[in-house]
Amino acid sequence: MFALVDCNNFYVSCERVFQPRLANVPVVVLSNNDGCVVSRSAEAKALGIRMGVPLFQVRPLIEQHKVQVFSSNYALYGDMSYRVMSYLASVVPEVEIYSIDEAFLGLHGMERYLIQPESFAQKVRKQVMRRTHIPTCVGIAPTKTLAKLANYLAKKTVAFNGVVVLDSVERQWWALRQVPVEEVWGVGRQYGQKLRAMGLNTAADLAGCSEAWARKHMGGVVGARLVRELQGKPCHQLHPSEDGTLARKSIACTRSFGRPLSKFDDLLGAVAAFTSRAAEKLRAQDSTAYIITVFIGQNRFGPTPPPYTHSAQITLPAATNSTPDLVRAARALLVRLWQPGLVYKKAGVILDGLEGHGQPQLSLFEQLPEVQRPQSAALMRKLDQLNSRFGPNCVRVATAAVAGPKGTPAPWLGQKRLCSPERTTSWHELWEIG
DNA sequence: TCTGGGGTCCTAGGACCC
DNA sequence: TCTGGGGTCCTAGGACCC
Repeated sequence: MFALVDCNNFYVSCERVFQPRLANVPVVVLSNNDGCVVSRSAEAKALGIRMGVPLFQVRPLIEQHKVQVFSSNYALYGDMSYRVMSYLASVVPEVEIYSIDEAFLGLHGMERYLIQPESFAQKVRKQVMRRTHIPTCVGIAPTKTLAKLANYLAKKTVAFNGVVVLDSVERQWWALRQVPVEEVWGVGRQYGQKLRAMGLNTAADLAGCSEAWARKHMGGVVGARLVRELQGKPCHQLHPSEDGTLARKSIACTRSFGRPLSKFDDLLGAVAAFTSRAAEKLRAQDSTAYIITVFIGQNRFGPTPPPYTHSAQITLPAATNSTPDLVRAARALLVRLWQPGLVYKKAGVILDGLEGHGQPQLSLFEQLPEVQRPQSAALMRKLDQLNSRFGPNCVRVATAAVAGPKGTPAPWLGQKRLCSPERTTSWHELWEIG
């Protein structure tokens, strides 16, 4: 059995923890650059504000109903997530952190302690609320896909009080009949439309299909597994998260710019800054990478015909996590991509081919000229320590522009006008009482 | 005027090898 | 006219997720 614990409207809930005035009023949190709505309180959903809608499209609605609007505050959300996950890890032996606001708990072998799965789930909800003030819902079922489905029903129907347990075949089929087919985990827009067109309207309709049918119409083994999981036959194992973090297989840093950019040096400033950030994330999970991709993109909503983005990739002679190495490679890629006269709106850096540290590898530095040889690991460790202690970008490579001349913001930096304080991660912004 | 960011897994097709 | 079969690796692209 799996339990899926999902935090309700997580970003909005995080904002509410430190601002009680936000309770029971419509609240939304925006994506980077204050572009789209990515988290909504129940009250905001009731106003018809859709997930992912561009802010400018709902501006009138927001003003009319005095919706409280926040830029995203990832320092706060990341820290609150860590607190929730740490508690969950203390309750069961195995937790898989699935995303910033969701975790699967492995209940295998715990059945003898779980005479009442409902009361176990209610205890978890109550404790998460007491310790973090974050509301959650819990779905319990024999497969991950059914646990997601149970969680969906727990969120949707107030009468269930935040918990749905599907521990019998009868309950599973009852639940499958309640859920529209596009709400099934793994059914997105494309398949949703296709299934509806074929007359399959509920999760139960899909669960009634054969594996062979799913293999043919829903992307091969992915579809076959999906149907099996709906039928209560587990195909997805629990992947327990070691040390309470997620080890990524690729690491990216991509951003839309605050304004369109054309000059090579402006693009380079952005790409170097993104590369530095990606390298920090890489070192934070103690990995190295040997494949780096850079892309730059024009305004995809503008008159430019597709493709809007161009990318280039290189395989490094050896895996590295050194910022100067990676920035040097990124710069070479940008030289290949940048075209004079074009107006760019976005850029990104993606690191692939991640390896854990301690695996044998050749040293890249042996192949570089003497002048380029950094003091490698020790230097990077020091850099990360300084930035952690004195604030992001306190120390950085010279090309990574985070500020323009005379303290103006770097030209690529976007909007973030409505950000709440870093209540839990910055000494300067701690909660003040009295 | 304004339109996010960061991930995963799978498939198909080409190059290449024995 | 005949002109194998199977395996691996790589890349591009699709679909999905939060």
